[in-house]
Amino acid sequence: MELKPISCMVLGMLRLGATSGYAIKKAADASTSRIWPVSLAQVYPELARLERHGLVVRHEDPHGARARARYELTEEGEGALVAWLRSPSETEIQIRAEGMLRIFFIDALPRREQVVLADRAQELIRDLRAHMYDKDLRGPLDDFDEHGIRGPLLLGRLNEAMLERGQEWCAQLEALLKAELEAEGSEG
Amino acid sequence: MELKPISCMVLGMLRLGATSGYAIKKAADASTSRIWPVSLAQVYPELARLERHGLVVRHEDPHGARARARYELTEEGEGALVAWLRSPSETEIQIRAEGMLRIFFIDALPRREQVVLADRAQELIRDLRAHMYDKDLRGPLDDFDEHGIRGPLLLGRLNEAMLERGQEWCAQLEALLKAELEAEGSEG
DNA sequence: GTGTGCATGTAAGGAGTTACATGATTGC
DNA sequence: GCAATCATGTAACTCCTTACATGCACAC
Repeated sequence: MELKPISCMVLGMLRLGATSGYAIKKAADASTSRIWPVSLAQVYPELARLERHGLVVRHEDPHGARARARYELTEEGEGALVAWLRSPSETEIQIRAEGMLRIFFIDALPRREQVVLADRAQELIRDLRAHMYDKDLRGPLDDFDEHGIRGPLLLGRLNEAMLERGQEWCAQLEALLKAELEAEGSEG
Repeated sequence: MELKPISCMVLGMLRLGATSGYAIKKAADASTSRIWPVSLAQVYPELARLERHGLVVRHEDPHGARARARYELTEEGEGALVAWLRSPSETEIQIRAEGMLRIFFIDALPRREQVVLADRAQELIRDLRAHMYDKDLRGPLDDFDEHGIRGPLLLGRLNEAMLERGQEWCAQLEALLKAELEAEGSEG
């Protein structure tokens, strides 16, 4: 069977301890959502597909009167996950950042408003930084460290490093634009 | 009319000197494609839509026997572009990075292969860095500097700063994993 | 003379999101 | 009691990409 990114997300999250579709979605929201967002409407059909192909097994696991399904990785499932990690990544890094796109077209604005754009860009990065691997939302993935799991932490640090630099850069741009604005003001 | 991101891309690129749909696509590929990719199948219908709403005017501009359309921003078009830049950005930064996602699940691999993942991540970032505002492909936007246009340069520098840090970080991770691998090897 | 690039569009398909539909449990 | 959360799914829709269709111009 063909493994799509959503398949790998599901397999990976199951391996890290999420058991239900709902839990997978929650764990993803709290960790990888800014790198690879997933929706429940993807998770449930994907779990069914993975089960049909024998990569996961489903156990009915009701909680009181509320129905619940618990999923487990099979050996084939674990193998498929590892095979994916070994395979060369065919897709490049893609970014969709309308706020950053505005920087590209910043010259259409007068200096005074350019400063605002720089500030907004910084805010966007700060926001992204804050939600990358949200400590308050980790939930079922809380005890990574205790199990020798460090992937999530590593990805978090990588993002942190890059975004910190980006934020610094935006702050510098804002300062520069402000300085230019004042220079213009004292001239005119 | 509602301005979608593709609308703003088209308006912005027209303002920066691209005149035909094809030229807009080329300019976007050479500059903003990694931040906001566009396809010709978006550009042509969007140009028609913008014309219907009076934000651009179309002039037939054949080149020999080959039909060609030249588009110009109207005052309303320029105004719409500026209004977009002034408006708060509703969409957050979104990233799709399968290669980075693998870092998250890196623990499923033995140490030896974790090193490969770190190397691949670095390569992905290097690749992204190389194609962010490709100097050889700029084409119609070549003479930005001479016209007091610096947006493209600023965005390029922001990306450069962030990605440089990311690449450094990946190199460090790779070195760390290699060191751990050797330590394990000498133990066993 | 032929391949690459310029140039403009349309149609079909896929991936992913939002909305819909339903109901139990738990904490305040 | 009531809101938020847990929990599972389906249906409709949207955005975007790939493929299709067509043909001139220019450089080698």
